[in-house]
Amino acid sequence: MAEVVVALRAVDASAPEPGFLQIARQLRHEIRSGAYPPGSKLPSETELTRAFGVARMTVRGGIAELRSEGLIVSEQGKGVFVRPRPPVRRLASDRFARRHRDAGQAAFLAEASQVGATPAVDQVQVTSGRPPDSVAGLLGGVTDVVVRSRRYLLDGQPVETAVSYIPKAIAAGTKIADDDTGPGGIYARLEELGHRLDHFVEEVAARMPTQEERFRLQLPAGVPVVTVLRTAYDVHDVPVEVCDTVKSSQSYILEYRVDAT
Amino acid sequence: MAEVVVALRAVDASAPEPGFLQIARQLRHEIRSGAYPPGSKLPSETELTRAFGVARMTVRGGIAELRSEGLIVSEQGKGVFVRPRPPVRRLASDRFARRHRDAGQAAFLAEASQVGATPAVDQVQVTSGRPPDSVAGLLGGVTDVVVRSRRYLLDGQPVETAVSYIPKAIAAGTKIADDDTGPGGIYARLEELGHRLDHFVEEVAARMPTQEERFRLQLPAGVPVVTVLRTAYDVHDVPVEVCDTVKSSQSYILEYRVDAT
DNA sequence: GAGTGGTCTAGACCACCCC
DNA sequence: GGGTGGTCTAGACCACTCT
Repeated sequence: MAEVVVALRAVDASAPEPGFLQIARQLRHEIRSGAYPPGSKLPSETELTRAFGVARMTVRGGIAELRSEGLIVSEQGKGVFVRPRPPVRRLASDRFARRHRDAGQAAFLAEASQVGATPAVDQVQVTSGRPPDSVAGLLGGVTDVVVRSRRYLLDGQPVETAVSYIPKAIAAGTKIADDDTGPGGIYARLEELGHRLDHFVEEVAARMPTQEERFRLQLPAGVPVVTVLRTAYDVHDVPVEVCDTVKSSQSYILEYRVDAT
Repeated sequence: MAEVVVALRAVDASAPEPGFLQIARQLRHEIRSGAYPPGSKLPSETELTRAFGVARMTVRGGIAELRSEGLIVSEQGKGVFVRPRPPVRRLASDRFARRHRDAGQAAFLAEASQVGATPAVDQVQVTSGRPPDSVAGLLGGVTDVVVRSRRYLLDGQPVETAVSYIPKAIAAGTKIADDDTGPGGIYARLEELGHRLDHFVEEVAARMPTQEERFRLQLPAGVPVVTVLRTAYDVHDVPVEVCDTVKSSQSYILEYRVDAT
């Protein structure tokens, strides 16, 4: 492997900008300019300490800054690396089209097969109880629901968690309350039960993950999550399901079509 | 002001969990449980040093952790505060409906007036040149564009930046290339020019902001941005504009309607 | 002036990885 | 074993805010 040689200027202690930010700025610039491409290793803290002429804790301050920006990841015993960009899934606005359900594919599986990745679902939990108030509101005040929780993986990497809430009046005693919902997923079952789907409303937002989400999605520091709260309506405009998903922002671009009329 | 009294356990140096994470976990729990409501002040670093029985730098490690999670904000000379939740704008999926343009309101103004906030636009820059490759691709290979850059504010707080790219063949010599596009904004002008709009495609993603974005949107640490790349198509399916927006994730929930058919 | 957070030092010991 | 990052200490000085 060729050595990466980069000119780093010593920190100017008399400058108004703090030293650790000067360090972050210089390293950020080198990363952006391509001197350190994704996946490559930065100089060790010891080397940076020498190059910048500061104490190790100051170097670590600069590194912490870039880590919180999501630019780099640290690996104990190995080094600090420019964060490689994982493959991105593009969620098309037709991903809930009926033709996918009719083909026996739940939305997640349909998308995965399009990009040639191996999809998987684990941590499936089915319970029943009372939904959060916000969900109950979307369901028109229903407080008795079946709760389906699961995690989605692509090529073994967790990318998304999802919790579905379906009114018990609809789901009780059906495959929706089973661990395996069968081909086409929840939405195919709902249609079989006579709840012909008309449209979905998705509420999209972003935030930093909780500790638990960071663990479940195996997120490095500095990576936000995208949350999508989806409500499914049948042709009578009755909400039949709310699905609360948390996605790694590294793995997703959401695509929507909006009419101009 | 009543004193907030909270029981904090000293750090256990023999535990496998590092001290600064024990500190972060305890404080996070107190914040979540409501002991420290949004806007309230945490104990000073000196007090925390005493309560946890560790050096100040260890306390600061715990505080840095919560700051990177977006839970708290530090203010020099004043203290560390639980981050207050700013008002959220809900962007409805009909925000580009023609009736808003016909009423002489650009999308941003229409939304603001709905929530009773005072909208403003500043940092308007109009230039021309070559768009980024990704934008050129969306515009069908057009490389000669008018570039409109601006920043949106609500009640004086910046919430969003936007850069529009319009093919020069369409925009040159029109009000679209003026600083003030007039009532109804770019889209109203495009329709007057005969480019009747049919639909938009939006690509939504999230990431941590760059330094410059943090400054322009006045974002505290630990707050991601939501990016929306919108392409406007006319009734002949010709792309007539691409708009690249960067929004504070604190300020937005995006709402989309997706058909099930 | 007293109290707050912001920055920085010069060490130390540890856990982990690779040779 | 040698190099890496992870954690921690006990001080120091500074900039800022409030009274």
